[in-house]
Amino acid sequence: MASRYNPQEIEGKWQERWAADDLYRVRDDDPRPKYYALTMYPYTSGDLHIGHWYAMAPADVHARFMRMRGYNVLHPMGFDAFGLPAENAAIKRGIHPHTWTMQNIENMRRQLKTMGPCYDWSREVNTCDPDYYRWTEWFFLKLYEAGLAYRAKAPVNWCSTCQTVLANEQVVGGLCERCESPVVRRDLEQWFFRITKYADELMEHHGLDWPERIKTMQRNWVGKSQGAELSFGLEHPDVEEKEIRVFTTRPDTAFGVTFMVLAPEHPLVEKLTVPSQRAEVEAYVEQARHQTEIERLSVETEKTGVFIGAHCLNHLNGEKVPIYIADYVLLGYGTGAVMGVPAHNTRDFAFARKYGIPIPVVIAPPGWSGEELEEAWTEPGTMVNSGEFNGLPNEEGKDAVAEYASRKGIGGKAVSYRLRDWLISRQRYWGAPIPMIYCPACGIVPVPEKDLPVLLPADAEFRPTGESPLKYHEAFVNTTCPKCGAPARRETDTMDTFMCSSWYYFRFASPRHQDGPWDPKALAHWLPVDLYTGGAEHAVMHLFYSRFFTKALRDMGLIDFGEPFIKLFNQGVIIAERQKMSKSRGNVITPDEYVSDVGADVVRAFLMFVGPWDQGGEWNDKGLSGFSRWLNRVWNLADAEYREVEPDAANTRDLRHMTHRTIKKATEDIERFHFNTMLAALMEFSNYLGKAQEAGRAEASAYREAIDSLLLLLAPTTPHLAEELWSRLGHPYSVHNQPWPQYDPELAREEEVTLVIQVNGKLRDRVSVSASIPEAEARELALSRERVQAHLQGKTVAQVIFVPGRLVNVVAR
RNA sequence: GCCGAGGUGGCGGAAUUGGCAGACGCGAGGGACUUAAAAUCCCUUGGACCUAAAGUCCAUGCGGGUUCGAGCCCCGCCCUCGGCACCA
Repeated sequence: MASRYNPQEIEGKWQERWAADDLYRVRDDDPRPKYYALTMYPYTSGDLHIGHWYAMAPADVHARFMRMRGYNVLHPMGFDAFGLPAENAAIKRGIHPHTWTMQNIENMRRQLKTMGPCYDWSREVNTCDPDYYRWTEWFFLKLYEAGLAYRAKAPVNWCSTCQTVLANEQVVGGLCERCESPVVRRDLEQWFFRITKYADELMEHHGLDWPERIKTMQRNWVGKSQGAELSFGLEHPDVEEKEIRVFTTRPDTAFGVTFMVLAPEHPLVEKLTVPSQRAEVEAYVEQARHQTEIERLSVETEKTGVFIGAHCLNHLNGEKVPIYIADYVLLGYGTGAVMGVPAHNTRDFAFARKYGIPIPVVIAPPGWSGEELEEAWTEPGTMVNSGEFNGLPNEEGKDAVAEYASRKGIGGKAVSYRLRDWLISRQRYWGAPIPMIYCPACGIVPVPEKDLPVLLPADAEFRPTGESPLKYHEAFVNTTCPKCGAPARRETDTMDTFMCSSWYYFRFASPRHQDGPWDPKALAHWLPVDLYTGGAEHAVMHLFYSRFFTKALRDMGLIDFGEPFIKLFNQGVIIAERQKMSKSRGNVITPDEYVSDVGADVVRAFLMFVGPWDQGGEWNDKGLSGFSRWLNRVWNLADAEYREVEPDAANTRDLRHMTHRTIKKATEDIERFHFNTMLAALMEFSNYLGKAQEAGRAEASAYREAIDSLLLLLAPTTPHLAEELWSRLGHPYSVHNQPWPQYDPELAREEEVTLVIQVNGKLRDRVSVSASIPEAEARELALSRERVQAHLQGKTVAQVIFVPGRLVNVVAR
């Protein structure tokens, strides 16, 4: 052998050459059809880990494949740079979030480059760059102008010891992760985006090539339910409100309401609670403030509640209904009030039993004769004890009662959504400032566009026990009202980082554009994204927000499309120590060591081989050596001299068949992101080539065709190895500018197949036949086989099933 | 708890979507080469019965069902992973 495969030697060399030649620079005016292949950009956590490579390497392979197929592929990369961990690092280690973030970007960019990706680095974006977040702020103003931003009270996790707002992640078992004191819910005025306005449209995915499971999750996230809103009367002289409104999917059961439940945080609770119940109610409210929503909604835990001593009126039957509070009712969902129908709802049944509330039947089960129920009846039945609706099938009753309520002015048909508006306020420093000013005279005043960006002050102090550092920064907070010029205060909350990631894919079209978030020409050229790949964990957050954002921009006339991502593919999760890899879980494994050990190409190929890309898997470096061995064999194969030894047509044809069959398989697999089986096919091919090379029975031209094809098929997966061998074979630079090989269907076709012969569904024999064997012939062949005959002893053939090119099943009794 | 996905040899996985279960790779065992090791190459490798060959039976988380035929479809369980609105 003339040389050895040495990844350390060739990988750096080619990376430098590609960079020097701008091989992956993408131009807007390129005449080839455009293809925007986007991979979710990473959060700047500090280290790129194997999970990132699992997301990015196969995506890079697909992008390279599309390049070879003749597309002008935009495959950009950037950094999601704002967020909580930077601020935590600042508090913990006294390093400024900006410094921390920029160091991390430096490191991660270096790590990304070792992967050998085809990113166009000239388009890199960074969301904490003022050139970027100035437009994040601008979009806030646009959403505000469009009436999609509003302020409302919303609860936050509050640690009274640290005097700070905690993220859900920072609350561990109801305690602050830092000081372990109990966390309470506290209401703050915060900014929301009216995502619910788009609820119906967000449930639809017309024209999108998305995985069914993600579409399902998004639809369930919106959680649209049809039903009715009903009003229950309040007659309390000191209380302004005259009704409690509830949403129900079961208006047909409204005559069976025997209690009303309010969320503990419901504003009416304070007003309605009678003195004798006050102590108990307050204790319960306090307790509920310490629970998470998941705890409150769990069906496992027993439902508890407290009677507040007040009643409301069921207008349908004129009965007085006691009012309770219970933690399973959430203020943010529906109207924050729920009617209790114990006879026909499992949860209400248990609640009524516990508190001795009557359980009148209003939907009679078939054959019911007036006895008490042992459990809630939630199936269809006939309406009883329901006034004029008696005798009606309950399914019809749903509409009938709703229409009746509408006529009487006590409700009507209604639709409810599980989806809540998007809360974007964060009481933190490291985020894009919300560009709003509070003026004592003019109220809420947006920062004029010409004054953007509202810059984060560099000299903020990160007090370990403070609120948002911006709140204490006098120079930041104090400003003048843009309207009246009087002294005013700035908003000190910053934006949710999902706001930054809702538009970064627009920015990649023209990342250095100064006069707007994008250059309209570039945007029109590149958007929408043709292929978006990333983790399925983003199904209902980032992907959902981005769709909302795009639709909102469309309605403002800023863009002319309503969906950002045409095709979506979600890779699975790489598991380490039984969990998703992430810095906060402390189980990250970085690729650096592996890269310096066995080379990036080996790691890329190995990650693609661990299983179907959408399934993820457990990280285990055991199999890496197999890929070093394989790539070494490929190296030797391409490097070896081929000597013909009495070549003949049959062997030549066989070799060409293998070549074209492999091209076909690899092409189909890579199109479907079935990288693992593509690599299995390439391994089989190279194993075959090893034998063919040794035998020398095929013509040299066929062998050369095979080796060239192998390198071209490998080019996306192992870009450095393919480039090196391509050049060693004397081909022109670069392999990455070559067209993807085409297969000849005639050569790829299988001529012979193994016909499986079964008796009563059990395999009894197999025989090699022409792939196009006709049914009569296959049937005759099967019945004539000795092994088949042996199993037919004493039986008569009832039926013979023939699957063309596959099997014959003899059914005998 | 709710929503979504998954469970196949010692391990990762394959199976053209109802038609040969275990491709390909790892690991393991045996052998060749070598003074030896590494590297490389060759053979074997789901289980049981059988001296072997041949063959038969069992086997895709568990229990049922549909079908000529089920890893794949249906019903009921169990377990694992992701998300659940302030990690991103």
